[in-house]
Amino acid sequence: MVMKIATWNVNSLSVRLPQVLAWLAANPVDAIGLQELKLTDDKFPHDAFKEAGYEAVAFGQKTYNGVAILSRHPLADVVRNIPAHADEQARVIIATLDTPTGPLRLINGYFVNGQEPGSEKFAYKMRWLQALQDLVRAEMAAHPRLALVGDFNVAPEDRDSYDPVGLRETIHHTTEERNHFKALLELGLTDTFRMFEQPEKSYSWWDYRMLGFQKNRGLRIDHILVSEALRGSVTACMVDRAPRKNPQPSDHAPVVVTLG
DNA sequence: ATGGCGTCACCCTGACGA
Repeated sequence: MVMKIATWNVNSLSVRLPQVLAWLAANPVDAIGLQELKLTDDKFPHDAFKEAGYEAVAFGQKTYNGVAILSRHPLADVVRNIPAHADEQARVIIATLDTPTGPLRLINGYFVNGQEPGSEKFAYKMRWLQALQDLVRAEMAAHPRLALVGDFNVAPEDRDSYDPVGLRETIHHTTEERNHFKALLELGLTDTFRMFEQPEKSYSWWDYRMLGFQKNRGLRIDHILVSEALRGSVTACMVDRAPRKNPQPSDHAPVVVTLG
């Protein structure tokens, strides 16, 4: 049984809802993690997604952040944010998908941006990443079939950046951020995108400014990681650049993993 | 060094993103 799981930072669900619905209609997935909803839960469009065949759990807030999981399979055991890490910002939602091949634990995160190394926001990013790592470790112990998806706001390697030299040790590129990404891999997670040969200069985000997308000046910061128990069934992972070409696009493109 | 683009909130300029 083939399953697909996706992640997409939509940069305002209110603005992007028509594009999300159109993309789901053209690209049916079993589940998708959305980030940067920028709306409160009372405004979450449950009905529109239900009509499209998706049950949803959302964790939003006004103006900033906000995450949701949409699924064609029943959702259970929902966790919002990192329980051990008090946070005003809605950045994590976790649920178990009851799939025909068994339960699948899905962690969807909108990782902290961090602004600039040395800033207070960067320090918050480091604390948040450590807390997330601890949470993922515990979740993996309880749920062998687990996927961690989202906007990680980390370009793990030089090849994940359009200008690794010019941007060395700047935000998304610092050794500290990359070490946190590696620590997630060391928990037993695999970056599914790198399981396969990919086009050169594959990115998932492009700046709105300076014709970033047209010039393919981007970063690969949206990721899908899976546990050992799922790794063997992964048959593909790709970035779908098509929605980035839409009028009024999100600055991020969806990433999709296929489990055979 | 800054702004460049887009979104949101609130009152039109500023915060924030990446």
